[in-house]
Amino acid sequence: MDNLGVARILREIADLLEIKNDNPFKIRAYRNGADIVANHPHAVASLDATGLREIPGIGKDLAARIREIADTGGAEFHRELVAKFPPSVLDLLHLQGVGPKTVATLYRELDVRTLDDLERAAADGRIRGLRGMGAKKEALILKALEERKRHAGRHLLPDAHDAAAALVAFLRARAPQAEITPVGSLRRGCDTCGDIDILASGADASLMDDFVGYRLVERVLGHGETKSSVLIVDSQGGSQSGGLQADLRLVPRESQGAAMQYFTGSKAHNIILRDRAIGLGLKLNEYGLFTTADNTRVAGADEEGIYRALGLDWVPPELREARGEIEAAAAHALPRLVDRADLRGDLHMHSTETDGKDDVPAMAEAAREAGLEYIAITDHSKALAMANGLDETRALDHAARIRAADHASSGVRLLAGIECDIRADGSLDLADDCLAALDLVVVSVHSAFNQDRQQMTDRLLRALENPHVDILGHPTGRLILRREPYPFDIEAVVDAAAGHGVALEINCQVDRLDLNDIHARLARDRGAPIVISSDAHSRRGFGVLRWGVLVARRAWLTPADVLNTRPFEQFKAGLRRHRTRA
DNA sequence: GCCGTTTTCGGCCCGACTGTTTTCAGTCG
Repeated sequence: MDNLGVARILREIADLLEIKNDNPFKIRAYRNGADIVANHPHAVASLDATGLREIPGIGKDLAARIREIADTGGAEFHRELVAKFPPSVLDLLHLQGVGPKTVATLYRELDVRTLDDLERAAADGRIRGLRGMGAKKEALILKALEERKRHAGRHLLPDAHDAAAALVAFLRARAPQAEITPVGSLRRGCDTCGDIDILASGADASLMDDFVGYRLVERVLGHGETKSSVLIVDSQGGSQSGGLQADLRLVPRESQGAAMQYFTGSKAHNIILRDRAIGLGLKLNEYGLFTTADNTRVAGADEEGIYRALGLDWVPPELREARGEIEAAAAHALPRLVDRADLRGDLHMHSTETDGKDDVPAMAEAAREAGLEYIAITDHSKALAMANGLDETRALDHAARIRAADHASSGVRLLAGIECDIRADGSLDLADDCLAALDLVVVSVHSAFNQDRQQMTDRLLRALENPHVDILGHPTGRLILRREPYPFDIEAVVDAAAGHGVALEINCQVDRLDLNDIHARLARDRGAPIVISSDAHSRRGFGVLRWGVLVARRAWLTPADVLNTRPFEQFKAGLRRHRTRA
C-alpha cells in the first residue's frame, strides 16, 4: 500500500473518532499522523516499527497501526469504528456547517447514514425537531447539500493531474511507441476537472484492454476499439465524490494533432476554429483539416500545422477559451506567457513561528532548491489565535531573526514579512508602526465571511488604504468546490489596488487559486500589480507554484505582469512601500 | 495518541460567529 492509502485510513479513523466524540488530542494525533504519512518522502510501508517511531509525531501506537495497515491492508481499530458508524456518514462531515456532533446526532436520532437520508430528513422538516437544531440549521443543511450537488463529480485540477499522470505513465509503459497525452480541461489548466481525457496515437488496439485493466479502475463504463471510459478510485480520499471518470481515445498517428486540438477544446474555442475553417473552404474535425471540395488532407499530424493552415499562430492550451485568443493568434499578437521558470521570488509562506511545519532556515533551503532567489516569511498575525498568530512584539522579534538568517543564508534572500488579518471593520490586526518596521505586508481576510457586499467592499477598501500594505492575499476567499467567494465589488477593489500600488495575489494553494484566471486578467487590465505566491506551510510547499502559474497563463499574464519575476532589488523597488508617489 | 520531562503524568493553538439557547454548543479557521 502506498502512503496515500495508509494516510486515508488514518484520516478516516480520526473522522470517526471525532463523530464518536473521543479525546480531541487523540483525534489530532491521528490526523497529524495522516498528514505526516501522506507527505513522507519514502514509502512508510517499507519502514519497520523502529524506523516509523523515528518520525516525529509517530509514536508506539501509530507505528503499530501503520505496520498493520501496510501488512494487512487494513486495521482492526478502523474496522471496529466502521462497525459503530457506517463509513458513508463521513460524506456528511464534508458538508459546510455540518460537523461531527451534528453527524452523530443525525445518525443517532434519525438514522441518517447517507447524503440522501439527510436530504429526505431535511426536506421532511425532521431536523428542526432535534435538540439544538432549528429551522435555520435545516435550511443551512439543504443549502450545503445543494452546493455539493453543484460540485459533484468535479475534482481539483492537481488531484485530476496526479491521477492522470499515474495513468498516462502506466499506459506509456504498455505502449512505448505510442504518443500518449492528457487533453481536455486538464491540458487547458482549468481549476477543476470533470473527468480525465487521455489521447493515444500510434498505439495498438490492445491498449484499450490495458486501460480497462488498470489497477485503480473501479468500474468500466464503456469499452470499445477507439474509445473507453472507466471510473477510477480517487486516491485523494474522495473529498467531493467517489470516483473520477477517465476516457481514453485512440486515433491513427496521422490524426494526432487534429485529435489533440479537438479533444483539448474548449468547445467554444473549437467552434470558432471550425467556423474559420469553413470560411477558408476547409473542414476541421478530430481526424484532420480537409478541403471541402475534394476532402484532401491539409493538416492533422500536429497542432501547429492545423493552426498554421488556418492562418493562426499556435495557441497555448491555457488560452483556448474563446476569450480573444483567435483574434490575437491571427494578428500574431499572442502574449509570451509567464512560466514557472520565470518566478524568482515567493512572497507568502509560513514557518514554525505560527502554523508552518518547518523553520525559517529550512524554508530558505527548500526555496533555493525550488529555484527561487528570494522569499518573504509571512507568518500569521494575532487574530488567528488557532494558528498561534503573532502580536507586535513577537512579529518584530521574529523579523529580527529572519533578518539574521538572511545574513547567514547562502543564496536565497529573506524578507521579514507578515500575513496580517483584515479585521471585520477593515482595520488591520497589527499596529501601523509594527507594519512599517517589516519588509513586506500581506493582508488577508480570515474571518467574518458573511458580511454583505457593501460591508465587505468597504472593509477591503479600508484595508488597502493603509500605506503599509503591499499585497492583498487570496483576495476573494474562495475555496474551490467548497466555499463561494465572499461577495464584494471586485472592480472597486482592483481599481483601488491599482491606485495604491498594492499587488494582488494569485494564491497557489490547490483549493484556493485565488485570484482566479478571470479576475487576474481583470487586475492586469486595470493596472494592478500581481504576485504569484505559494502560501507554503512546509518545505514541501513550493510545488504548488506551478498551479498558480497556470492561473496566470490562463489570465494572459506575461512575466512583466508578475512582480515576483523581477530580480530581488527590482522587485523590492516595485513594492508599494518603496514606490515614490506619482 | 504524542511528547517531554521538572521522566510515567499533564499539556497539547483558541477566539469569533451562529443559532440555539436563557447561559451555551457546535462549527470554522
